[in-house]
Amino acid sequence: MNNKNNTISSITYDVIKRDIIFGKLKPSIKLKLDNLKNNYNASLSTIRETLNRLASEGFVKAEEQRGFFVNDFTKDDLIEIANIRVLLECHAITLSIENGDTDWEGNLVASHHKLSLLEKETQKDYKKNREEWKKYDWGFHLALVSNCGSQNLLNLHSILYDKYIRYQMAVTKYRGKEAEDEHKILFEAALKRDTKLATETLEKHILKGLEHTLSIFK
Amino acid sequence: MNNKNNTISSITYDVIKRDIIFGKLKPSIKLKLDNLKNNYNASLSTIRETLNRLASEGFVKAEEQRGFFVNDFTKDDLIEIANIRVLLECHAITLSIENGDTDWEGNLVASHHKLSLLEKETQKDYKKNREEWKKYDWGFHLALVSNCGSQNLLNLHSILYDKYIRYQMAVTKYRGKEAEDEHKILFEAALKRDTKLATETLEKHILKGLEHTLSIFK
DNA sequence: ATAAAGTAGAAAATATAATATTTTTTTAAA
DNA sequence: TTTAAAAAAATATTATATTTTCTACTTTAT
Repeated sequence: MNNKNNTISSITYDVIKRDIIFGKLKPSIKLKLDNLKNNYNASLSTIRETLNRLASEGFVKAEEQRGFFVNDFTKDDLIEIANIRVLLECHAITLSIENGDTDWEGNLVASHHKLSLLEKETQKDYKKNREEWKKYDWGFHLALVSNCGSQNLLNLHSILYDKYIRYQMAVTKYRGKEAEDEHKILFEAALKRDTKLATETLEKHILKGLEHTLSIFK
Repeated sequence: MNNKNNTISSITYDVIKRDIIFGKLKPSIKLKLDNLKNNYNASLSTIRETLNRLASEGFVKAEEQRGFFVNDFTKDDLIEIANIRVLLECHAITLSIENGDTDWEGNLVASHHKLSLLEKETQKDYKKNREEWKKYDWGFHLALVSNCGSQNLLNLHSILYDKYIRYQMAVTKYRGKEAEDEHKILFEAALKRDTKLATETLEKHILKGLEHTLSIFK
């Protein structure tokens, strides 16, 4: 998730962020400092540091003198996030394909292979394999954009991906075959350096996922 | 800059961020906790909270167990930032024009008027009026995108604008007439709901500014 | 009787200071 | 140049004070 896990602060950050993304800390709930302090075995200052970071990334909402809350789920927020993800990821994949070298290709092949293997497992028991699936899905999408040459873009993209996926993790049903096919087309388009097909498929992939996830609000 | 200035924490955040943007805290320098504590009259914990926020926005670089540093100036970083700003702001202005109502128009007229008045002053003494100029330039660019309907997009855009402008604030020469003309064309295009002209002008505006700012690296 | 306004006490956030530990950096010696 | 000791600085916690917000209760007015 982050760089290295040397300090208590960075461990706490990783764990709380993960718990928000996977819904262990539910949307809208209040993050009482005293509770977190006990549950995550860190001091008040450390907890506050962590929450401030998460707040500026938009996973947590900080209300001055009222405390911290896990960011709400709202339909509009999800739609906004999906659209920004499309914008950033399509831009990044375009640059990535332009710059693509053999290392990039190799990494892409590997990450798609691992993802497609796991997708078979995931079909069987989504709830159990959600966390693993997210790791490999991210691995693939990161491989796609990793050659874009812009660290700033990669940083933004990674936050938007996590925000998007937090919503998806709240849906109990796996999207399945359809998403797997999109991954395959996307993969092959990127290898063939077909930017147009890649971006079109990627946009479709994200927006289909959005549609699927919108079921939370029905 | 931020919401309200109620807590020491948020005041400290605003002041340190401003000092980074306007170069009072210079690129690459180490932000020693003890110094900051004394210079900004806040406790260690408060300073650390602030720096963690600024680090996750990318104004400060946090190196685990080595401390915090003002983010470097590099040519590549500036180019990346400018390009992401183009991507986000052009997207946002397109949405904004689509949704544009009379309130938006009114606000746009007002902010462009105020900016163009100040631009005359700025010509005379850029160094003196830099801070004011930045305020009104931001006011105008914000007015342009404010109707895009996406809070997530506005949040991202505001950070990218500040990162872009930090570099520009380091250039002693004012870009002048050329930038003013671009503002005027942009303003009129937005009023006429001419999305194509608006986005083209905006892109040109940002990239010309980039070129001007790149002089730092020569 | 009911709704609004006020109030006291509890709970929680904010903020600092003192201090201990660990890591990094600097300085000096081999 | 390497190594060892000392200093500096970051990390982390705890205790504590202050302020603000929240909650439950009481008073007041319609």
